[in-house]
Amino acid sequence: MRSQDRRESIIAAATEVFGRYGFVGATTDQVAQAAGVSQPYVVRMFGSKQRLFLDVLDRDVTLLLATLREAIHHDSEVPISCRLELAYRGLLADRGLLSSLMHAFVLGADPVIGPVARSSFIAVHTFLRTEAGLSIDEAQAFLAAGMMTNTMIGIRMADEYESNTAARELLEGAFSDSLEYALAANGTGGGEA
Amino acid sequence: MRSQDRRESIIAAATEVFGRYGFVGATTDQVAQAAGVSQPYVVRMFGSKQRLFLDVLDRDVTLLLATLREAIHHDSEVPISCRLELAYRGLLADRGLLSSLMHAFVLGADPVIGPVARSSFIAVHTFLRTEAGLSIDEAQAFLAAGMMTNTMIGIRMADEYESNTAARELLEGAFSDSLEYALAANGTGGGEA
DNA sequence: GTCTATACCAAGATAGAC
DNA sequence: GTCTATCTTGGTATAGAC
Repeated sequence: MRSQDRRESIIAAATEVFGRYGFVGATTDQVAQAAGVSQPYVVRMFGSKQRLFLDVLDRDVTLLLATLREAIHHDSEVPISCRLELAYRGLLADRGLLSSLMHAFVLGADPVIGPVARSSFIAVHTFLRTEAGLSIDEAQAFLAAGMMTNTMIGIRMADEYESNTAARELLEGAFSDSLEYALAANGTGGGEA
Repeated sequence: MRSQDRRESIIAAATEVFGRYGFVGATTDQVAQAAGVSQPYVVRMFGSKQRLFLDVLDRDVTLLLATLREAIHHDSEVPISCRLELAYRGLLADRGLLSSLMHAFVLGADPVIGPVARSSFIAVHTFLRTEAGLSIDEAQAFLAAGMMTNTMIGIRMADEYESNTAARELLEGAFSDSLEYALAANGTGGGEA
């Protein structure tokens, strides 16, 4: 396989693994297995686990911004903020993307990852305020809803959907129309550690 | 020192350490040093790092609920949801509390921590809906704002407050009146790794 | 470009003294 | 109740063959 393709497939696998276990919790071996290569190969290709994580973050933010950008250009009757929220939830289809971001967002104390996490978050905010033209309050509301979405995914609230009424109410509130996405995002392959 | 006092002081220290580095990233030695005891002692007293984390979570949720409960009983002109938000932000004074919770919320895939994290979150939601009497939408809005708050703390957005206009706007949006709390929460002792 | 073998280290946990 | 010393494991990273 060409180096570039391999690289992308490893980053995709890493997105899922980091999304599940976090930067520290995930092992390069788990990533390797998910990508179908050997552990040393992963390290060799990216230099270190940390660099791999940074590459994953980069891919995730790029994809996030591209998705939101498409949503605002696609014209329709629906107000922009609704289109943005819908597009955001659509990202749940990319397994691990939002969870990986959330894991990064909580690592502000890390001297290397922290600054990158902050600038990523700021990039999204800047996009909302300039390109998307949202007001301060609209941007704030969008981001808050986004963090709530991320939390529901990261905490795997969908695991309690069947058994718990409160969980159901929470999920319905956070995902409204796009509930299926949320359930699917945690559903498959959710059994293992 | 009496066992019980020692126990509490270690849990308090652990709250800060876990809040900074997360469950996996934090070491029992960091906790020990923060508490001024030896590393083996920490492990011996709690059985394992995992149990210590669960104890930290328990303390944090208990304190969170107690704080919110007090806010709703303290009667005033101000609407309940405002009082709840204010009380929530007041928790920033307890270093690491909200961050530790956030770290737990992102570990849904962990077979032991995951279920506890979910039931903690659900407990807060249940409190809001029943004891505090919030509507579905009000509860949702409160929780979303809370997750946004937690994220701004976890990502240490305050580190960019001076240098970045967007960061300032984000912080002012998330904390409005209680901005000083947010800046203080990350400010002191924020230099080290 | 990809693997096997392995060095090396950090960190959780245990044993046992005081 | 608290410590020092240490065992043990797991996981990143390196060396080097194919």
